[in-house]
Amino acid sequence: MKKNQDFIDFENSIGPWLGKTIKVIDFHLQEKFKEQGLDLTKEQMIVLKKLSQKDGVNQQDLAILTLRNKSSLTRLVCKMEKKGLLQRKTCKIDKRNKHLFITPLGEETFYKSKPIISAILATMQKGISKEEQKIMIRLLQKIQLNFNEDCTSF
Amino acid sequence: MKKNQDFIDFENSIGPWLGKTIKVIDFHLQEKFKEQGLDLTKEQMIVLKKLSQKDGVNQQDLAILTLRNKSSLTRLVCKMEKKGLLQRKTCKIDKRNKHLFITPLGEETFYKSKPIISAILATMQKGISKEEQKIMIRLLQKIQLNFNEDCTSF
DNA sequence: TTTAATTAGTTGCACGTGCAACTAATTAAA
DNA sequence: TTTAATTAGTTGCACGTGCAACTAATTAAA
Repeated sequence: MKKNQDFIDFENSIGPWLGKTIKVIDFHLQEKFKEQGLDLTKEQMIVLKKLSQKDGVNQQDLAILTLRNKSSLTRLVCKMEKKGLLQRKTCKIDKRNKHLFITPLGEETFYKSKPIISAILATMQKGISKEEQKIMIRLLQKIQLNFNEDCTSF
Repeated sequence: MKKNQDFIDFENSIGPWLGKTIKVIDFHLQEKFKEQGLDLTKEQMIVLKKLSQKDGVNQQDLAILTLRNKSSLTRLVCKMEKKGLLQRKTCKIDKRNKHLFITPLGEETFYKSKPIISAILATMQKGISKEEQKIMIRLLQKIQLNFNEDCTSF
């Protein structure tokens, strides 16, 4: 017979540990950006990274790429445009689309952020073997797949 | 000789995968809460969980427990108090402290959220062995330790 | 070809976040 | 015991988030 509170022990399962870990990492990342005088958030950095890989992408596609609601993306790139990190251009062929282009300032900012990211990753990986890193990534991918299977809408 | 772009390959390192995974999980959790008609956020759920373990904790301690800035916590518990999920009581001995107590509605809400959390965790863990889960948790703990060592302020 | 459906992006709303500067209460130091 | 330092919590500001309802543009269907 099962007791009422007999659910999965979520204190010691992966979920909460993932949440806590990401908080610690994000906190550190923001702290380092500030220390180095970089006026940049993690989210803005990720957008710059995507643009440096795929310059000219439109907002809809970038929203999907960054697992983000398109309304969130609108506001994020608005702020980045005001800061001069990127430029938005309405597509002449299909005026619904807005293409995003990284500016020289955006490129410079992204360039400056790289060593900080590298340092964070190095700190993270201290004492964790290449093999363990691979296992971890494989398991994280597995978790994502589990949810995608569970919900076709994603 | 190293090239300019010769930093750690952060596309395929743990960091971004952690970020993406947590996004997928959070999205799913919020979706399930909504589906079940539970007017509750992940953050509020975690506060209820902590209170059900340590009822009467003050805001400062709860902020530390939940890895959260105390100003964020103030606002979070304010909203929860308005919703009737908890009650704040100023400590009579030390009037600076505010102790938080879960209400019957809070308990009921937390109780309703449990099977949803369990289901999410079950989905997550599908196809991942107990052994792999242990490895994952150990590695996540290691990452957190790495950052705590790196920065005594945390 | 007019009409309906789809698509990209925006806005209002409510929520969650950290920092810095603040108040009020308490404790330690002169 | 008055004065200074510390501590718990709050508020303004700027940022990031998703949902629902919207506009404008484009494409598909009648």
